[in-house]
Amino acid sequence: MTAPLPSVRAKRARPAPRPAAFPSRARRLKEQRILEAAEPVFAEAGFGGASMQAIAERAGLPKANLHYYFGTKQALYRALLARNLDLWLDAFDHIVPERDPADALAAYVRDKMRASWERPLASKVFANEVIHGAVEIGGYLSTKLRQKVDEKVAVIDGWAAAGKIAPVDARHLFFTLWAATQTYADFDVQVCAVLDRRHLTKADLARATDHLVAFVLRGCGLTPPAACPPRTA
Amino acid sequence: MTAPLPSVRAKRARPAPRPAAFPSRARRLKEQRILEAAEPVFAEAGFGGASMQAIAERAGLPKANLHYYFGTKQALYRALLARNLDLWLDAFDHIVPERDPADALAAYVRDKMRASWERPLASKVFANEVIHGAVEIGGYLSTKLRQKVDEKVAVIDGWAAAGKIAPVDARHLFFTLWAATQTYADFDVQVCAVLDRRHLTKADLARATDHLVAFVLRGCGLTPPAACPPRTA
DNA sequence: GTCTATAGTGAGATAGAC
DNA sequence: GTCTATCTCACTATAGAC
Repeated sequence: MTAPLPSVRAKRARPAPRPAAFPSRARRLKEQRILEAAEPVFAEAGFGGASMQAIAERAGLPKANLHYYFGTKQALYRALLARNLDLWLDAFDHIVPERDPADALAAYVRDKMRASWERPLASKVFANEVIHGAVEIGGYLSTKLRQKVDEKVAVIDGWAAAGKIAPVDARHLFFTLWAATQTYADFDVQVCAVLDRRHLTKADLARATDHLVAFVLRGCGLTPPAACPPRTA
Repeated sequence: MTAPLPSVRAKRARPAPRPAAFPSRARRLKEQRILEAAEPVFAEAGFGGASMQAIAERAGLPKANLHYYFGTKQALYRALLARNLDLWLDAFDHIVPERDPADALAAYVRDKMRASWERPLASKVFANEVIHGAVEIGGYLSTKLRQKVDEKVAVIDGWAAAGKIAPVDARHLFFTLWAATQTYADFDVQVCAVLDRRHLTKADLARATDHLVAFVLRGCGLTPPAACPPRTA
C-alpha cells in the first residue's frame, strides 16, 4: 500500500550508554519517577513530538538527569513501553474453558474498560506505537501477544464446538473487543465531543461498560432469546 | 487526569503566509500532489515526527516549494485533515428511519470497513490527531460530527421505540462501530502480527467484515432467534 | 550522582536568483 | 512559480565542575 518510510527514530545510532549494571533501589525509584513523567508527554505528543525538555520539567529534573538514567530518548521510550506491555494481557486470564462464556467475556470487557479508565495514557502510548508501525514492539506483538491470543481463541472455539456460544470468529472478536474498549482511552477527546462533556466521568465509563457488555453478550449469542426480537421486514 | 501540556504544534506563531487568494487550477493540482505525499508521512510519523524534508522527497519537490504552497508545516497538516474529515460521514447516509435496521447497519459497517481498506492512511492521520488531543479538529468534532451523530442516534432510538431493534445505547453503539472498523486501518500492524500476515489482504478484510456484520446484527438483536442459542449454566 | 553550560545536528522557514 | 543556499532555532546529547 505504502512505500516504507525511513524510520522516524534513527537519528544517531549510539552504543548502550551509561546505566549501571546493578540497578539499586534508589536508582529504580528515580527511573520510575522519570517514566511517570514521560508517560503523558509521549502519550499526548507521540515520540517525535515529545521532548526531553518537557519530560524533565514534568519530572522536576534537569534534562541531563534523564540522559544519565536512560541514555537516549529512544531508550526511555522503550522502557516506558516495556513497563506497560503486559498490562493488556491480564484480562485474558478470565478466558478459561471451565468458566461460563458469558461471565468470562463480561469480566474481560469490564477489565479492559477499567484499564481504559485507570491507565488511559498507557493505552495512548501503546496506540501511538502501533499506529506508527510498532517499530519497537513488533516482536512482542508477533510472539507473546500472538501466542496468548491463539491460546484464548482455542478456548472460545471450544465453547463454540460445545454449543455454548454462537460461532464467532474468535480472533476478530478480540480485535473488536480491544478496539471497542480502548477507544475510550485513545479517542477520549472524540467521545467527549460527541457526548458534550468536558471530561469523561466514571459514570460515563460505567454506562459505556454496560452498553458494551450487553452488546457483546448478545453479539455472541449469550443473551436469552427473549431479548432477540424477531426481525422486521 | 493529566495536566495540560504545552501544545506540540506551536513553535513560532507566524502570520498567514504567501498563498494566493485565487487558487488557479494548476495551483490546486500542485497542492493535491503535495497533500498526497504528506498523507503517508503524517500517518506513519505523526505531526511531530513528520518532516517537510520527507514530504518534499515523496512529492519530488524541493522543500521550499511546500512552503510556497502551504506556508507552514501546520497549515499543510491542517489542509490534509480538512480534506479527509467528511470522509467518515458518508457512511451515515445509510442510517435513515425508513430503511430496515439490519440492512442499514450492515451497509454502514461495510462502508466503514471499505474505508479502512481504501484509505487507511487517512484514518491513521485522523487517529493521530484525535489521540493527541484533536487540537486542530476539536471544533469539527463538537459541532458537525456531534450534530450528525445526534441525528442518527434519533433514528436508532426510533427503531428501538418501534421494537425493530434491541434497546441499545445508540451513541455508544457508534463509538463501538467506529472503533471496530477503524482498528483495521489504524492498528493494521497489530492485526497482521496476530494473524501472522505480512500485509492485510482483501480477503482478510472481507473476513473481518463478515465477522463484524454478523456480530453487530446479533448485538442489536437483528438476527433471528434460531442463531441465539439458549444460555448454558 | 547531580546539574550547568554547551556542543552539534537537524528541522522549519526564508531570501533572492532564475 | 521554482529552487538553491542559508538563517535560525529547538532539540538531543555530552563534557565536566561540583
